[in-house]
Amino acid sequence: MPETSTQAPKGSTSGRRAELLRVAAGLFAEKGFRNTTVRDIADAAGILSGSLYHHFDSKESMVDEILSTFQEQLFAQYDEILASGEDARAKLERAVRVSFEAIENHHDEVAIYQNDADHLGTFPRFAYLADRNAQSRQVWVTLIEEGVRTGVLRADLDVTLTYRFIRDTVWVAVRWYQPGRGLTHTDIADQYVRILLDGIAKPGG
Amino acid sequence: MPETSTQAPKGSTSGRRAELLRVAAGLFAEKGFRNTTVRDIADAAGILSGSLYHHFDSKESMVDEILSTFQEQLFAQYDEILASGEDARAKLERAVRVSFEAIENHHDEVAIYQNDADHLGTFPRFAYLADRNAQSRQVWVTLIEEGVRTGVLRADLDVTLTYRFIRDTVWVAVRWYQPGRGLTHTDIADQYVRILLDGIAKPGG
DNA sequence: GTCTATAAGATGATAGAC
DNA sequence: GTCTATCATCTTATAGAC
Repeated sequence: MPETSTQAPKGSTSGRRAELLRVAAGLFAEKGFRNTTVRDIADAAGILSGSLYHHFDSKESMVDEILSTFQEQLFAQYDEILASGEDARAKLERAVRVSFEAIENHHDEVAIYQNDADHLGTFPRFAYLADRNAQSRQVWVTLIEEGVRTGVLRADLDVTLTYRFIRDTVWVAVRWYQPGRGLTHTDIADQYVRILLDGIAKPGG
Repeated sequence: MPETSTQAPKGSTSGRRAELLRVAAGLFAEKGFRNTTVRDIADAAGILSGSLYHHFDSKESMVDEILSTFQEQLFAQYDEILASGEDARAKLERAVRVSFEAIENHHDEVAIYQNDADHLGTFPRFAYLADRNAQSRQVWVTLIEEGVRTGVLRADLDVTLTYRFIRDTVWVAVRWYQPGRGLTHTDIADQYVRILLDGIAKPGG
């Protein structure tokens, strides 16, 4: 069925719309949202800036659609891990791996979230970003507390600090990880999990 | 001795100039360099935007002076650690602590470096940022390799990945750490060093 | 050291032709 | 679906008065 309305609905797979969003995501990730102009996006897409407004209301609408779509997918995966019957250590490992997978498969979206979510979150339209942030914190804190309770994690951990340590350690990798170059995201996740759980010191060294 | 030239020299302690740089640093750290306008800075300082150009050539000159001054101080500390006679583990610990101290005492400068160095580094004027980055990498890699060689660190570590892990883990804290609120920077450094060296898993857990 | 006034260019967005 | 043309606003920076 062909699109009839001027602006395709949010979930649409309209090829052109999706392509424009990919182009915009690449630029937002590279230069930041505010430092990317609608002219940059139009240039990269091979059209003029005014033509973008046939597809989208505004620059904000573009980043909104990019981020909200990504977050839905990511949190569906977290929910699945929380609901699984594995032990806390296995769930923590899976949550770390899911995050590195996101860096592999949704690099631009993760980069945009890391760089611009704080600023965007101050506008009512992007209030869901703060909600998702709180939800993410809940996921990690729940897993860490469960790990301490069941004795797989050290009892003297500061839960909040450990949460921040894991969150930052995992997501900040988007700054240097380039899909297809060097180590795979699975290799990196393996080593990160190892350092996180066992540290870098030689036991008894 | 009073200032005679229109624009005070770089190292000057001229009160007004230093105050304007502090104001600018606060805004750059909060909103990013490109998203801070000279009007923002002038407003925060209680003057009009044109008046800023009596003190500084350009917005770039301001961030240049802020970053280069900070980097000189930071790397003097790294050099001192490298030159000390301690063992690798102690030197690594001290390097981590020096970094958290920088977050405590030079919060804005660290935040600006974390957020804007990549972008600024693409201009010839800021080539020194890339040099300093390479120098920093050298410091950490040297310490990690020494640690592996002397048997205080695990022999199976990927040195480059471990370097990135430590670098990111330490500096990203500037995103959430607020001097004077909650844990002190020393407390945080203690726990970070502990997690980094020994991990979060309960031994034999 | 700050102000008034303004230049020169970039920016997000719109209206209507093709 | 894209282009032409354009607006209103914001941005960095300058020149000269006070």
